[in-house]
Amino acid sequence: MSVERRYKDATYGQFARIGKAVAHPKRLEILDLLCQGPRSVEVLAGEAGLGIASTSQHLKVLKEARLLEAEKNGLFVTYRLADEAVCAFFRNMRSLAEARLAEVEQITRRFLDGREGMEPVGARELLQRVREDRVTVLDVRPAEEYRSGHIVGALSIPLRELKARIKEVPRGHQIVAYCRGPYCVLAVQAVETLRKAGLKAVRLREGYPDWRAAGMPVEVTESSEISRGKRRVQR
Amino acid sequence: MSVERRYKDATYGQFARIGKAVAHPKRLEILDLLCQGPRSVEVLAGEAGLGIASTSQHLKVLKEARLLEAEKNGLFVTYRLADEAVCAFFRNMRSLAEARLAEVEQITRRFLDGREGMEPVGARELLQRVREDRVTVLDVRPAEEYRSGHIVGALSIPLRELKARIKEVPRGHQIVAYCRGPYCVLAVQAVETLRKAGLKAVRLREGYPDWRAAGMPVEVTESSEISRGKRRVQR
DNA sequence: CTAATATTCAATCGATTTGTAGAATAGTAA
DNA sequence: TTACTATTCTACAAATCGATTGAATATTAG
Repeated sequence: MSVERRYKDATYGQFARIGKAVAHPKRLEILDLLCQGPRSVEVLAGEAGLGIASTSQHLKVLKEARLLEAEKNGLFVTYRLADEAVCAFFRNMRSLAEARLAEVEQITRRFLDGREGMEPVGARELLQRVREDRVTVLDVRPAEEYRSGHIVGALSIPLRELKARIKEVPRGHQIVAYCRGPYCVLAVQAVETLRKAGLKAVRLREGYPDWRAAGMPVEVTESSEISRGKRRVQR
Repeated sequence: MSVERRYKDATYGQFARIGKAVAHPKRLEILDLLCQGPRSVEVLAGEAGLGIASTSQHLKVLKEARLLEAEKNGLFVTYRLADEAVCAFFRNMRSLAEARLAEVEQITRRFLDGREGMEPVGARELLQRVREDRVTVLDVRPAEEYRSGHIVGALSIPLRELKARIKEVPRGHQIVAYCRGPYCVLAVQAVETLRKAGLKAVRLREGYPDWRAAGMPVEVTESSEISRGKRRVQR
């Protein structure tokens, strides 16, 4: 085996470390969750519907591929994406799957079957309405994810609190709910809940990472209180 | 298991089809080769150092993930990338590996050890020199790849013919040799050969797909004769 | 110091992936 | 029609992957 062949095998072997890391559905779900912000093992396990040990193993694989970093805080280990490029890569991979695998749309259509009027609005359209101050933007992800970053001016009411806090939703404008991305179900469920309460609501197709990657205005809330108060606007 | 959980599992399962397809080093090498243009099984096997049966199996996996398309021509089956987005995805994955895995650079440094002055020039620098008509651009990939697309104005002499055809290389300007990409060894070897023949030569860091993706001028030669004749310039 | 909690590790088992060898299939030349 | 060529398929063995279970480790509260 020549030096050149050995070099190529070694190089592609390195590239394959990335491929192997993203070859399991649960690791992809974990990456999607971490695109929203850092989380602990326990929370990731709960969100992904996995056992703690299994989640820990998947996190280990992603960490060994240098896609994640871990930080210990007392009992808890917080995992975060090692680089924004990891989220960009995940989104690229998702786009490729959307474009190439007809099953992706079929699965989504089957899921939305029976849920009337779930046609989403696009990010550009939402941005226009936001600028005209004609919508209420509602972030229905868990509060931690809102804190890590959200659409500028968005109100935060996590889905699991929406029924209880429905009175907090302004009634003057149409509500646009958003969550983690095109395949997240939180916004779908939020729209159903809002409509049941008599509010005019639709959902945003994109999630927060897509909005941010498109260079649209975002903000980060550092306070533990969820509010509309603007602390720092990011580009 | 809820409807939502089932929907998520199904969706990430689809995304993972892409991940699984790119989880093996040889499939990545095959993708890299196909970024240069369509090839037959036999040629891909030869280039990747694989058996025919093994190559066929890997191609089958990539085809099942809808990343490749196949076309039969008599005895030969020609495989091609299903979409330019597949090449973009491969390049994105390679960039992520470069950024995140220190081993990538280490392996390259080790390979280049002992080969003096292999510092490559960048695409922008080359474009500047091309515009000033101060270089000879030499494509040292196999002729089929040159035909599928090459840097505008590039001369084609496949590496394996370079020694025999060294007289054809113009001596007036510095020569910049290029091949498939940053981890391809053809340009490295070409520069060594050219320098041995007394010519001033360096290599381009990027490969043809990178050059094209950056929107730099390319052309396609449809004739079976390798020449500088411009047939159709692509954007 | 002990108990509780969060997380990781190791062993096990079943499932999946991969390379090889030989057979099978499809197309073409003689 | 037969022989040759390119490619795919199948069976098999070996390697790898993934979920589970229970043990081990680290940290903190009491």
